[in-house]
Amino acid sequence: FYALDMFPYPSGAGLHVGHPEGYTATDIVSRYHRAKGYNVLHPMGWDAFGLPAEQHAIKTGQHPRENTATNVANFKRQIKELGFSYDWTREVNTTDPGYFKWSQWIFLQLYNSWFNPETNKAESIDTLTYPDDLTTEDQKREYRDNHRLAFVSHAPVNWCPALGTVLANEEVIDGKSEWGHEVIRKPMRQWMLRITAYAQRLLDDLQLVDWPESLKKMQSDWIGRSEGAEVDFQVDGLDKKLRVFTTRPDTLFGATYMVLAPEHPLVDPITTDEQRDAVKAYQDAAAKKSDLDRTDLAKEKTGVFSGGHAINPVNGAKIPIWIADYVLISYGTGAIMAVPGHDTRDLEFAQEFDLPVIEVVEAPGDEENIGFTGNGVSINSDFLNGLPTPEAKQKIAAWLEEKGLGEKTINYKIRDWLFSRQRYWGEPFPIVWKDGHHEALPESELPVLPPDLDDYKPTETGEPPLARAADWVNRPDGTTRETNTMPQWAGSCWYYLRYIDATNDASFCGAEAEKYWTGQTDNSGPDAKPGVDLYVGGTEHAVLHLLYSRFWHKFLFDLGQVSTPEPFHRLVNQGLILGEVEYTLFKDAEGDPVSATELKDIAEEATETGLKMAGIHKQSGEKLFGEKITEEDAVQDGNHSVFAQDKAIRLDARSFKMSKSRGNVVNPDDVLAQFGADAFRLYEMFMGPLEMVKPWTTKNVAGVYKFLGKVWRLFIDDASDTEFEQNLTTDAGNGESHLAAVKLAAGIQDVEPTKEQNKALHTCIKKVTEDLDHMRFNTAISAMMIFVGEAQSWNAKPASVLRQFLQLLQPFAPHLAEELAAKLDALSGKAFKTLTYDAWPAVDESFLTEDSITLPVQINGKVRDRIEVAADASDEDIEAAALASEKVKSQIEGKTVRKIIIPKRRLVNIVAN
RNA sequence: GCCGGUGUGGUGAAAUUGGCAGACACACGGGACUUAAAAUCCCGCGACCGUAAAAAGUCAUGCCGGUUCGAGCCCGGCCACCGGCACCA
Repeated sequence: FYALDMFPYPSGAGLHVGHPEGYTATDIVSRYHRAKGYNVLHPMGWDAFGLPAEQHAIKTGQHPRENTATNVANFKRQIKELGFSYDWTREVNTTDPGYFKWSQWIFLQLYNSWFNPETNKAESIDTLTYPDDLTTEDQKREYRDNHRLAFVSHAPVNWCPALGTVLANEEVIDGKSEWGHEVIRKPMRQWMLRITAYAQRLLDDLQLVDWPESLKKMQSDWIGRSEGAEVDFQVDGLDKKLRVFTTRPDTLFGATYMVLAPEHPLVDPITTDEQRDAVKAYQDAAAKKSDLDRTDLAKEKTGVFSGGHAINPVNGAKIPIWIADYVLISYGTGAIMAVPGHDTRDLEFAQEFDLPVIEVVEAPGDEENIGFTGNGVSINSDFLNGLPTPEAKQKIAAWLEEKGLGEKTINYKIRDWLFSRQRYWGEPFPIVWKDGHHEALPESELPVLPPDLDDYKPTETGEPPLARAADWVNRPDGTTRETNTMPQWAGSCWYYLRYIDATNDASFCGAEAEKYWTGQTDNSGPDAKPGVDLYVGGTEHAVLHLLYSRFWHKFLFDLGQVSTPEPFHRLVNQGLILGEVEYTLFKDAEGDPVSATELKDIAEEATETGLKMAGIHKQSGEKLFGEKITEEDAVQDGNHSVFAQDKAIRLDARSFKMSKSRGNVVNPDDVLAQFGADAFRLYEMFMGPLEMVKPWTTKNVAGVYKFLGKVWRLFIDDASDTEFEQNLTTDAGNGESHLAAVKLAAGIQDVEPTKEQNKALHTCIKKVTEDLDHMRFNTAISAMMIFVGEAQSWNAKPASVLRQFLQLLQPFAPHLAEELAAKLDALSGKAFKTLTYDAWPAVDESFLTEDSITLPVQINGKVRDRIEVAADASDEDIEAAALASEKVKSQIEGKTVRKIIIPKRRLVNIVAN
């Protein structure tokens, strides 16, 4: 059983409370599976290349390796303190040469492969066949280089001047970098990975995995498959064809103009002399716009007429060709046929520039035809008239193909992956340049180590920092090294495979080990699945790491290097932990706190009375006068009792994402110091379902801490406990030996459990086991709380029952559970057997059956009474018992009983009127 | 704008297949123990109505409607919040 966590970037700030949430979940699942007899792979490592370490290096001049090592040590300390059962012999660090040697090796495989569309698989570049008209070696080389899965591109890329590096599309958010710096488009020589070749497989294979639907959706949206047709329009007066992509070929009769992206190669030839200056100016302006500007101006359509015209192939109509930046060069063919009648953007543009609009689809119902973009029936479209949209699409596509005017095509939004960065702290490429051509270094030269530098700053020219190391760049054989480095994702793309065989220096991951842990083998457990069995992490990687990893994995699968098509079988997203709930105290204009009822009145009258207010009342939408207060203040404000008891104020109790600027970050070290690791683990699991977003409440940590105290007192003799605490206070350093002196409670004996005791235990075993199978940790904990509450009242406590309970507790609170188990075993005179490798208790259903059961009796769906019947009572017996109830009798008096329903003997419902 | 998720007491939340709404906790109130406090243990705790106290009753899972003997859960229509995508033709 392979239980995997998303490995952290070891930042200088240390662990935040979000990290241990997922880690605790996988640790519990790992411990549970060990107890069930599985061999469990549960590793941890460090995604340690990255920008913060590099910026620290720029500031201090210290090598990023040093700062990274410090941060890793701190993370490791914090993680170890939490008692996670990681196999540290498999620890990986993406910045170790022994690790990134294999990142570079995988890159070499990509470089030396191409994607064969016939087989739909990656193959060695040696199997590539060349078109007959390529005769010279140079031509063949160019053809070959253009087919590699790792290739060089000169296309415009996302350049971030502030960071001094380029970024992948997935890393640009709203036209800005993750850190909020502006990103502009700029043509540069870059390494790309051909992820687009895998678009369809990445989409299809989402069916193979057990992932949250929302996350699959995000990936499929990102891949962005759309079916449509490409259509050729003849350019009027020129021997050129203008090819467009459309998902609505059925609206071809409604195309009243065309639009080219400003970067489109046909812009120049079709522009007339009168329009040339205007077009040139528009192109220049568009080139200067950053992506942010382009999205900011999304509401206002801009464009310029080229002067040229095209011929609509279906009706010979001469339509004008415009240039506008709402058409993107990077999607489809970089040109569109505009159908303003049935496309929102085209309509806006047509209205802005007074272009004709034709209706060609009849909208269903009483909807307006113009502006209707859904499926309807074709009109004003000659041979398509009367056809519903899907059929019209089929017919026009067949017509276009027959006439050689176009064909059905599929387009994807996903772009090739920009894989180079102008940074120091990343894997150097195993590539050298010679006479303007790139060449792969042989495997024997791996790992390629980065040179030491005095200055890690990015250069203004966009040259990577590695270019400063002239000795390193210029090799004795006359070749020069590639000076870009790989992005942080390179290391995280395949780390889960390295854990499997972490110390192998002959292979990135041995085939045997890979099959054992992720493939199906004879000794796979009953619920083993191909790939990592369980992967837990946040949603922030939905389209970055998780897409890149799947791509690399599929590539390695094609090469026969891994045995499964998908890397992660089951994926669970932990929900974000927010900061403590914040309350707002509302005051009136005089500064007096207002009560909830007053609050409502004030909200209603706000505009008329002209009160000065701040904040928004959620329901009324009215503005309110407010100031931030703590929950304690709220409760103490008894006179106005606004906060503790009233709904209205709850609307204004909110929690926010933890952030330094808001000052609501919870440091795990502080929580551990106060409550210990077990309480911390337990709290993170008790706060709610793993997948849900939930606020942190330190008071509730005290709650589970109290529960652990109850468990302790259940086992431990009072007098020795008091002594233990006193000794700890006066002589804390000897905790271990004081602990050894603590005695078990006298009530704990090697005796046979009573029926009630067995029932309590097995109810708990059943609930905890079922909940763990479904990762419902919060309710498993409440089941254990119920057991402990009951066990507290027992005079004689059977050691066997308590030991089984400890086995249930162990995955959640291993420190306490193991300590108490050791004491129990000593009582029984047995050698201590660690809970970690002891068997999970089995449920004995016979203890759960009852002699009699209590059923609620409803009259017309409302519970009126409860009856007790024998466990094996028939429906007739139950019915009779229900009708015999005094309360039932008085309720149905004067009414006719229409029907009595006894579903699965869980309740009785009497229908009477 | 489109897509997804969520909405239940003062708070975090339970309710596993349509079958007793609020498990388990936090907070709060009361009590026991204590010189006192902390800790611990016990009791109460959705709202309304009612009562000396109870009992009984009514309402209640964002809002409006539907299906059903029965709806937090299913269906239709809305609202709010959170997240994702967003000129992708």
